[in-house]
Amino acid sequence: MIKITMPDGSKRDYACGTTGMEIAQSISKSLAKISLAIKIDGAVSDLSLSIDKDVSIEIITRKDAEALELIRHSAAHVMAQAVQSLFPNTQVTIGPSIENGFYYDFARKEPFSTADIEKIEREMRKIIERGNKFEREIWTRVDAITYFKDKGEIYKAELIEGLPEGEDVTVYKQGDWLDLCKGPHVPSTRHIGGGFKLLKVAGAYWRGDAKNAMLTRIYGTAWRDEKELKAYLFQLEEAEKRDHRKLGSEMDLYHFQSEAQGSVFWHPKGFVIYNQLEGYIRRRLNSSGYKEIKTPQLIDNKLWEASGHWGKYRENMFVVPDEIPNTDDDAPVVSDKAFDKLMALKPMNCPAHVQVFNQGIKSYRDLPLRLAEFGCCHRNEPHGALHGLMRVRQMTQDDAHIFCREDQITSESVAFCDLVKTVYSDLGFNDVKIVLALRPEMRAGSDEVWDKAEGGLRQALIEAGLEFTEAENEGAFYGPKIEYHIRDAIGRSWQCGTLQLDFVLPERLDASYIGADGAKHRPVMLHRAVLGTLERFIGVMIESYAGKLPLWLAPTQVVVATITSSADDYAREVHKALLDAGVRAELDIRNEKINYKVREHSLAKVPVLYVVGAREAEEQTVAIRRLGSKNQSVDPLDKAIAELTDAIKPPY
RNA sequence: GCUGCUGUAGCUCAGUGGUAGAGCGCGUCAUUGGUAAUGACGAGGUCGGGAGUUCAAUUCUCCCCAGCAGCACCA
Repeated sequence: MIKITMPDGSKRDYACGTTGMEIAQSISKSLAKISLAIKIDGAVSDLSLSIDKDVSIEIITRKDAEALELIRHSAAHVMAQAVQSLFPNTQVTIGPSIENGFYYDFARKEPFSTADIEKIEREMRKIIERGNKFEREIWTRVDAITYFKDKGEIYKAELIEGLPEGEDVTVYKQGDWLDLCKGPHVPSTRHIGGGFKLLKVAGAYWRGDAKNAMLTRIYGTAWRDEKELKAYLFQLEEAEKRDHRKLGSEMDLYHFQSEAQGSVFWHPKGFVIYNQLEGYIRRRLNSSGYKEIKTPQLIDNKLWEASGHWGKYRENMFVVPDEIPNTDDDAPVVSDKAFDKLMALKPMNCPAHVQVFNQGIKSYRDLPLRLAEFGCCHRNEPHGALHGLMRVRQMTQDDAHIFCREDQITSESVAFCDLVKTVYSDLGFNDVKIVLALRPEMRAGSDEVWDKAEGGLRQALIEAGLEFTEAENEGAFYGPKIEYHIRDAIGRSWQCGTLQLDFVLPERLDASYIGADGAKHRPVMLHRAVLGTLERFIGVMIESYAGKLPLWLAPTQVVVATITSSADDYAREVHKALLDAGVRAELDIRNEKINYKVREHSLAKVPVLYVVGAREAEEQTVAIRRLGSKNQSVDPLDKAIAELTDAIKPPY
């Protein structure tokens, strides 16, 4: 007999070898019906697994959080089965569950079409209807390799060959189809239910390596039932409406065009946001002990060679021959020698900031020296990576480099974490993911230095009272980093703020200061950006606010709209008074009905509307309508403007 | 960069082997109205670029460019 501890702490005796399903049945038949899996000592397992020792268990049903992953992973297996029964010349590879769904990667010469996707989904429903059990089997590694090789499944065989020798593998069988898999799964295909949908086909590299073959990946989403699926699909649609690329053109903020691929043409309205944000950050930095500088865009290669960028980062750099182009139509634009003397557009500001630091002799008393720049950088990003404002080729970082002593790293890092916290909260971002990226395989510096650097950043995060996760191998080659990630409307995560410790660049560019001991020392460099880039951050903000930006950032803060032309003169007075008060106001005295004007400015997301007609002109008032509200209030003009000028103040 | 899809008016899209259409927007005129679309008329397109097949290509084929989704990349 074995003792099974239930979630409520009670213990029951069962025969050795009892399965989870039997336990569920012993509790109640109705529980057994809705059970999907069992948690044994905290680990999710199949209901069919026999238990042969004392454990504590928890039955997992559709309602539980763990259910979704089981359903999704099982749906991936069913999709693979469906694909292989419809397209027998297809090899399977891997198919995990992911956030909101699942995918499976297939190796096939022909890509899948949209029509194929529909066919596959119909086939999946048939398999689910059949309700075959998911049966777990344990095979020897060698048997598994032989089996998959015989079937022509070279990818699966390769996967198993990568497993430790002598270790058995598990396979899951549903009907006559099987797949190598750790499990667990729901009891039968029927338990997947109908709350799933295949979404899209895409390419993905085998084992996530661009050097490998490109496989065909099919993505699906799966939920507990049709209702949850519907809700998710609706949410996707809603999210698309707040895509910054859509809102950017609807709101006339900026545009892109192919002649300047990946670089923003800011329109007047968009540039208001840009300038407001920059001004806000500048004020924050000024009061946090930073000194603002401006450094060159185009810099001789020699500096990039010295900094190491030419070696490690060249493929992302734009180079320019420093030669006068030939004006003769028949001759080449530049000579062969042009490539002997190249300049490059800066992809980052750090080497330039070290040049400023290196001017004159620095004393330990000068440290920490915090040099800030709204630095315009160019990076030749892979074209497939470009994405609206989020990933551009010309960007402006709210960059700064802090030159300090080793013993100042922690206090400077804490100060930075506090600054980020303040700024993000001012800007309305509370859901920020913080990652501490640790040493990568390829790195400069000794382990001792890395221990110190990682420890310093970790301590800073703890002292600043921040929650964070750690990511192995994700650091820069010159030092560990703290990354601040914010999600966009469709759930993609973008790195915005960052703090990076660098022991390497001061060495390479020979930065030094004179210590209290009168000897030369190397400063440590902290690379840091609060917003990351203005472009990306504005993109994230547009999506986060769905275009309805806070008053201080709104391109147009108020529109004065007339009801009849008899109020035109008064409207002009109101408009002028607003401009004089420093409000970004526009005047709408067009010959249109007030309904039309209200609708248009509401759709344009103008936060405040002042409506004036004969009555308001007579009484020197304005009828105020705030965006999103159906009501309006009538206030004396002076009072309205006083309240508005107060409301449009930036957070700092 | 890789795989796939897409590219028609300022925007959203329909359509066809015989050189094009809608709605919105824009312009003109009429209308002076009280909080999410007043009406009429009009202008506007080398159908992403190049080549090929054809009597004839926006439509079919190929190449290029750009955009989108995903992957890879992201100092």
